[in-house]
Amino acid sequence: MKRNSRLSLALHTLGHMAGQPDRIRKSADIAAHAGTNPVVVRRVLGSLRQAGLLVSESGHSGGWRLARPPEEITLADVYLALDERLAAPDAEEEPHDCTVAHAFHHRVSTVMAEVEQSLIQKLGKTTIFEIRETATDLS
Amino acid sequence: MKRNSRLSLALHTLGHMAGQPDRIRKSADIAAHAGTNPVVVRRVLGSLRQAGLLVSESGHSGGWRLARPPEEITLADVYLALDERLAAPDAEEEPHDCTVAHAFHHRVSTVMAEVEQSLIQKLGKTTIFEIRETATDLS
DNA sequence: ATTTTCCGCAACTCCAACTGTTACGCAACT
DNA sequence: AGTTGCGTAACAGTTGGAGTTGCGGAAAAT
Repeated sequence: MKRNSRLSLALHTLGHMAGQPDRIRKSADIAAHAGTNPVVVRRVLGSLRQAGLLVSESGHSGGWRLARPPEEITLADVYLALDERLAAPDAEEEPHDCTVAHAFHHRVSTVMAEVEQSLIQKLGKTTIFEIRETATDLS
Repeated sequence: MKRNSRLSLALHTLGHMAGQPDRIRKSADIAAHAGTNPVVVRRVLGSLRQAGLLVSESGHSGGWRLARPPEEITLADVYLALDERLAAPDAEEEPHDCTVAHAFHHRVSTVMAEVEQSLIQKLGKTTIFEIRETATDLS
């Protein structure tokens, strides 16, 4: 894995779940299929659970499954569930910066915010169910 | 400095240069004003020179200055000069990935490419000269 | 009730990318 | 020749993420 690995892992897993929504999957199985570690899977899917996209259960026949039908989960939901943002949310404006730096920073932040809204809107138009239909696999 | 430091440093420097285009500035002075190191300044401004935005000269009265009038340098020029991209340019499609992963990856890459074009277009509408006018400093 | 199986979470290591720093070579002006 | 400043390579320090291990808790099977 390299970058955007969290998003890749999340989408990959949700894609398979969209194909068989009733099947309950274990972290270990998901990790094996994705070529990573069960703990990493729990971390990423934990964010999706926190956002209400997934449900996890402990115990003997526990595991992960979709919290709602795949037709109602968009790529934007996944993107927002993980906290990956294009622009840093301007944690602190350093007050000692000169006016020039402030002006540029403000302008760039504004543009980035607009672009991010555009991104979210675009991602919101596609559900994991639709994407899943694009793939012609049989697993 | 934190993240987006290259872009911040570049814009900050160009902003001041837009105010006094004829003044030649040394790496050391720029670094002192930005709170960083001269070598870092040379690295970042070196990218801008490679893109044709700046000119640098060696020797006793050497330094950095704009390669063309600030009215003709847009934020998009600076963004493109540094190689910061929103989406990785799909270096290699790992062929062992399953079809589901491919479908998602392709979809997300398409959306990201669209959004990046939108970003570049937005940035291209503002010049460093205009932004400079917004700032009301006097240095 | 005990065992098994799974998730939840914390702590640690490993690794890549970036910034900062030092050092040396080259170019240009005095 | 000496001074000044850029160009670049090499290295240290820092940061963030992925991977790993270990332990505790919950739920089903026995």
